[in-house]
Amino acid sequence: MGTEASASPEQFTKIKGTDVIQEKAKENDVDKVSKLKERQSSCGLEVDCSYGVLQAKIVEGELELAPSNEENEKHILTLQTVHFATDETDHQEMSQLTVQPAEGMHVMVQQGESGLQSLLVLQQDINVQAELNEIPHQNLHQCVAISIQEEVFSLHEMEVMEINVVEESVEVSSEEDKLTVNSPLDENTELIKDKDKGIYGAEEGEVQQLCEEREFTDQKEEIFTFEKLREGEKEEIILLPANSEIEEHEDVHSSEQDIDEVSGTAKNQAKSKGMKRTFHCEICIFTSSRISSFNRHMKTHSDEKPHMCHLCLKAFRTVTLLRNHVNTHTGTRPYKCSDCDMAFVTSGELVRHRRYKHTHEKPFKCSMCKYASVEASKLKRHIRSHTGERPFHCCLCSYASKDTYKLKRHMRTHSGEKPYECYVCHARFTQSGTMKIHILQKHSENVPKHQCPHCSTVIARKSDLRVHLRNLHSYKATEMKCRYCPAVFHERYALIQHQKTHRNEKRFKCDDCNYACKQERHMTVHKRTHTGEKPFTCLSCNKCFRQKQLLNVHFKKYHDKNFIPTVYECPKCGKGFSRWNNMRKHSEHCEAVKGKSIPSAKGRKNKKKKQKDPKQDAKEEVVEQMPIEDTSIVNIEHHPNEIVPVVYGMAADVEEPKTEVTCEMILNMMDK
DNA sequence: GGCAATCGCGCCCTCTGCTGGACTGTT
DNA sequence: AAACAGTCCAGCAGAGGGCGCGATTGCC
Repeated sequence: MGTEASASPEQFTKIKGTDVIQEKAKENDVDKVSKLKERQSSCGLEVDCSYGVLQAKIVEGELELAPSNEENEKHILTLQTVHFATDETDHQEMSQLTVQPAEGMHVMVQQGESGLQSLLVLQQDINVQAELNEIPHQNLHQCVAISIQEEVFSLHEMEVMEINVVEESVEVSSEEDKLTVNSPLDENTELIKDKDKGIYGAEEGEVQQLCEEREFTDQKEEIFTFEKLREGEKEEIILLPANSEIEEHEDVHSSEQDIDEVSGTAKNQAKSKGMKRTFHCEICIFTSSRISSFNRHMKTHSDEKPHMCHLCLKAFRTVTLLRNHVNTHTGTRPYKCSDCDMAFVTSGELVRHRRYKHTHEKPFKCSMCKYASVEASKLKRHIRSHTGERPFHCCLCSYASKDTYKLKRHMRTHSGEKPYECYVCHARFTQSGTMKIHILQKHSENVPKHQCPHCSTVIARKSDLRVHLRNLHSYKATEMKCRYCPAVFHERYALIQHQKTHRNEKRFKCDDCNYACKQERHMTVHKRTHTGEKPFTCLSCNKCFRQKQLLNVHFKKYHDKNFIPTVYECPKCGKGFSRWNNMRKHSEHCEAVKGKSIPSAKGRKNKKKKQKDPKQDAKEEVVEQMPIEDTSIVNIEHHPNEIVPVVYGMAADVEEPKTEVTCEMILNMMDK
């Protein structure tokens, strides 16, 4: 069944052509253009869509819109209505609204008979003329159909649709199959070719009449009328142009007059037909059923701001806006919260405050998770955490942020700005949170600590406790072997605790006698007593020794002329001893001089020790209290500075253990 | 035209978590 | 003394809460 071609291409209602916009962009002030850009960018198609040709890419059912590389072109979505009718259902009427972002792409909205189910088709590389006359089959497959529940969608609403594309890809595909792909192409073509019958039922004569009233001569500046059929109700949408007269401030009123005239014309006709009118702004997506609202709206496209603040000279469009503004100067807050002491300038602020603090009503819910927010902007910001969108780019590095504040905060890393200063030590920080932690940890008394649930470790910061848990208490798949025994562990903390049990045990046992020691090197020296090995030879007299230290003692005593032995005098009788132990032993029985105390070994040691922090002292205190188990090396290990370093000046070799024989030899030599 | 509701953007804040260098104790 | 490991600490970014304020719009 064929469809009559009823409308000429000129009759396709062109709300705003690219060329017109570009001209307007030149004529309008920068703010207007930028505002349009913002509106478009906020629709979510692409942030920079107004700067380049939007291109639709069909990637496995997903819709991707990307700006082309063409620069310095301002492409703004244009709307075109296409009048056609299907022939399959005879008088079934369908509407097709084509949104043409650029030459390369079409966005069409098809509306079904019921008016409830619409179809948004994004089509690539079809120019207007081609679409109107003949659409190639292959291009149809490049279309993406988006199921729409409500009429013509605003660009803002398209943002939501874009998000839903991924989720509903299957459904969309089916819709596409049903409504687009499966439809005979020729039928579609015929539909579009149906030029004589506008699908909205607008008589061509009406449009022509309106055009004549406005002295519009061609499609560049038209008044476009189309109607929608919805459940028997006939609604007329009047698309009003925003010509240059409206945009010029002094012509606003005349423009409004024109609008009134136009609407009046339409109204009369509407009345005669029992239709409901809708006024549609050509500059933006605004529609209204009230002419007063429409007229007021048109003022938003002007710069008229007659109400000026006498305090800061800022101008406002309405008295209400001015009053609210002045209240910010005076501190007047008429809207007081009944549940707390907060007060606000506007009712909206109060409502929002109550939602945040008292009612906890969160109307904006994320469809992907359980997040809900009080404000739409917060939901929009949240959704970026799902999409990964980062619209705010750093101009100095590759960083991009999801909101403006994070970018601003990030910029401090480039500027070196540290706006937060510790009031105690005046240290500066880039973030307030960092400073807060600093003050808490460094300058507060009751510092909160984080106790490890698995061990006695207490860590100042929670994040560090997390590292502690990860390093020490997490299960490791690979076995960790004890370095002293065959035991294996999967938790590092358990391994360390186990290895500590090996710390004081005499793990090295002599095969030839009962000697045992904690260190292998001690065993090496000990075994020389069985083998008779004496690897250290005096270069002056060729005498051999089992230990290097013995050789050094020998050399200093018999071959070093500058050697001055240290003598420990008895405080009672003045008798000299080479060893403090011997002197003390003597002194306990010496009654020559009374009343003098003998300094403790610890006291003498501390005199030699460098000034250290209390923590260090406490640790050494613990060392001092450790039981001495290996008596053969007690003097060397626990009092190394008492004898060897001072007397012989060879501290590095002191740790070699002494056998019973050699120790006695040294002691005898020294005490002689 | 006034008012209330709503929207949108900006700003600032807090909490959270990760990272890497510095410091310190142990081996 | 050096290597290693654990802890401390500042830097930095992610996510979200809350408010300020101008602008717009529906309704009366």
